[in-house]
Amino acid sequence: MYGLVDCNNFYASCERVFNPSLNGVPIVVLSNNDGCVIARSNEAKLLGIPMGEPAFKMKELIDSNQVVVFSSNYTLYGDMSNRVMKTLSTFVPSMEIYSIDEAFLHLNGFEHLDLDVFGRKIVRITTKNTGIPVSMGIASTKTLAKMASKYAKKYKGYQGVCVIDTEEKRIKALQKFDINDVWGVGRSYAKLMNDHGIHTAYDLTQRTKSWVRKNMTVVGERMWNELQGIACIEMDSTFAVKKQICTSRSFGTKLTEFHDIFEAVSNHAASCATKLRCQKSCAAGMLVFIMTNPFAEYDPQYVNSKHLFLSVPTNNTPEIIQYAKSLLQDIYKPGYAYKKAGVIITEIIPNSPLQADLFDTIDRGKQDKLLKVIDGLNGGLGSNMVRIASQGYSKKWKLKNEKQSKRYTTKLSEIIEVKADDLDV
DNA sequence: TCTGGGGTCCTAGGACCC
DNA sequence: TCTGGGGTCCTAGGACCC
Repeated sequence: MYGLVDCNNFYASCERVFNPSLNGVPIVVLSNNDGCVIARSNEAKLLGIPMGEPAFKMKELIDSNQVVVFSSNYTLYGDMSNRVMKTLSTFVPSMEIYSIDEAFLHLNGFEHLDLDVFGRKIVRITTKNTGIPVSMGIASTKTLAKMASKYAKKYKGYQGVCVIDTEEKRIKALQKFDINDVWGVGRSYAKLMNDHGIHTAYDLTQRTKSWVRKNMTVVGERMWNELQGIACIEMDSTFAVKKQICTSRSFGTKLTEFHDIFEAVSNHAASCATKLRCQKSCAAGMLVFIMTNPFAEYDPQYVNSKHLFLSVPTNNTPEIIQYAKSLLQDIYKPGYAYKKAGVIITEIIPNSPLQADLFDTIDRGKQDKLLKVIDGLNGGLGSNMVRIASQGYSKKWKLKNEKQSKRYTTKLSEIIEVKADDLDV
């Protein structure tokens, strides 16, 4: 059996933990740059504020209902996530952290327990220990567990836990479940389902396996099996090394000058390099992209990217910034109002053993020592305390986050970052 | 006129997730 | 005025191998 534990309205709940006066008050959390609504408290959902909606379109609704608005605070959410996961890990020998606010628990070996009771204990203690309300779905496959967790959230009577452990319950759950809410059904499959008169999860299970295979490939076939109670999606508790690493941001304002955009790209490249070192990897290929604002219909549009294979794979910050600079130089064209830039590491390999270059001019041993010291300093004092000059301090590219809450869980670095700004002067 | 069989690897594009 | 960011997996088709 699989259990899926899912935090309720996670980002909104994180904000509430440190500001209990917000209980019962509608809250929304905005994406980077204060762009779109990415989390809503139940009260905000009831007001009809949709997920993913641009904030400016919701302004009237937000103002007239005194909705409290937050810019996203990922440092805080990441930290709260760690607390939740740590608590969950005390209940089972094996779990898989599926996203910032969800984890699958492996329940094999717990058959002797009343899973309903066990689930409620997990929900109760996790909420008590962290302040974050959670729900749990339990079933014989991951897809059914996801479904169960939605029921647990939707109906108060479940007390936070829904268990699908009999054929009767499975069929009933499938029949009442909108096909659009099934794990793995996105926009395009939703249309396909609609076109074929499939409205519930049950309807899909009534199609033949070959129909599903033909119209939805092997992905759909797995989904079909999972809904029937045949597990196809295994637990994966191993730490997964990323196959692709990307850092990109929209700018707070439009930028036209090369050096302003390069400052942003430098920071994105540095962040990619740090992420590479964190997972003990090197970049063997990378890509830089820039784009104008696609929503500004009447502005001239320009989107471009360029890819590069590295002769010696590296995770060295200055080196990666240099490559990024030359790529940016190749694609930058003056005269456009740029809105977004990003760096993507496309080919990732382990940092050891590494194929060296006979004619390499860089003393990599020495560089590695330097980077270790920099990572150590930044880890203790706050990220980017020590930085490459081209990363700059102009902050012209910095995004809007006018309504960010405090860094309640990571105060030390906050204090030191203030000092860093003083030093900058 | 007639032109094999069995593979691997890579990429772009499309689908999905949170 | 204002529209996020970071990932994974699958498939078809092309290039190549023997």
